[in-house]
Order: sequence, then structure tokens, then C-alpha cells
Amino acid sequence: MAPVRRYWLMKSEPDVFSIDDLESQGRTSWDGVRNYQARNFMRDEMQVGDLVLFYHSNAKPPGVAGLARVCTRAHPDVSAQDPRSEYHDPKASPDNPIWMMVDVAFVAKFPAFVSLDRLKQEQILADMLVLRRGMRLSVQPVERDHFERVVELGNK
DNA sequence: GCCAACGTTGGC
DNA sequence: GCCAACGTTGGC
Repeated sequence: MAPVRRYWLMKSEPDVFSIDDLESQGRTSWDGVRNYQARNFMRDEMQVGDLVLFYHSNAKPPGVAGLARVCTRAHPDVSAQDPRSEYHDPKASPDNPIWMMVDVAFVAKFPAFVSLDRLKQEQILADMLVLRRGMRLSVQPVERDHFERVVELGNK
């Protein structure tokens, strides 16, 4: 039975890590997620091969900058155990890492950046999670129809 | 810089 | 378990 591919949106502040950074590095461990719901998506539902909308948050303008692919299952985010890391969590330990991450690989930078304003103009995307008021989740599922439409917009 | 929305913490 | 206080997110 072929696995059902899922689609995701992951937020990154481009001042910290942008789609260009991912392109030059090829792949990265998605460290620093410190929200349980976001962690649970990575830990419980992400599969190798899932595709990801790479979203630039806290940016001018905010929006979807490109595509990435999940290339590992979830594994411990060891930055939580590093006292010198800005992502340090004193409750995390080798026996109880608490926080998890996946690795993602660069797939493409969109020829046309899909701004948040542009997303809001699309009727078909009206109930996309990222457009919901107060939606702060940095890792969120995306419906296939929504994913495909965003990719169309990005490739225009 | 503002601030609404949300998640977490901790006293009770 | 409640909830006020606090910290963070993230668009504007």
C-alpha cells in the first residue's frame, strides 16, 4: 500500500533562515520548534517524502517562498539540551528529549513569491489554516487542493 | 513599535 | 482545575 503523502507548511523567519539558506545548504534539521502541537505533527504525522510549503514569517512581505521535502522521520532536537543554544530547554535531557525535529531538503524556490496578500485573494484558499486569525502554529498541515494552488501561484 | 491572539506558568 | 499574569508570535 502506497503511503498517503501529506502536505505541510513550515514557518521560518528569513532573517534567521530563509529559502535561500536552505537552497545553499541543501538540507537542514528543523530545530527550534518549541510548541507541542507543532512537535506532534512532526513526530506523529510527518513522513519521509512529504512536501512542505516554506513560509517566510515576520518578513516584508510574509508569504510562501518555495518548497521543501521531509527527508527524515522525527528525531530528538538536541539543541534543547544545549545550555548555550537559544533554543535550550532545561527540562530536556537525553532520556527525555521533549522536543523533536525532522530534516528537510530543498526542492525549489518559487519563481513567483506567493505573498500573504496574494493567498488572501484566492477564494479556494479561504479556509487555509495559515490565513486564520491568530494562527501561530509554525508547523501546520495543508490540504492537497490548497497545496496545489499555492504551487501554481508560485510557478506563475 | 503596537497589539491581538494564543500558549505557558504558577499560585491558590 | 481555575485563571491571572506573563511571554511569544507575527501581521500590520
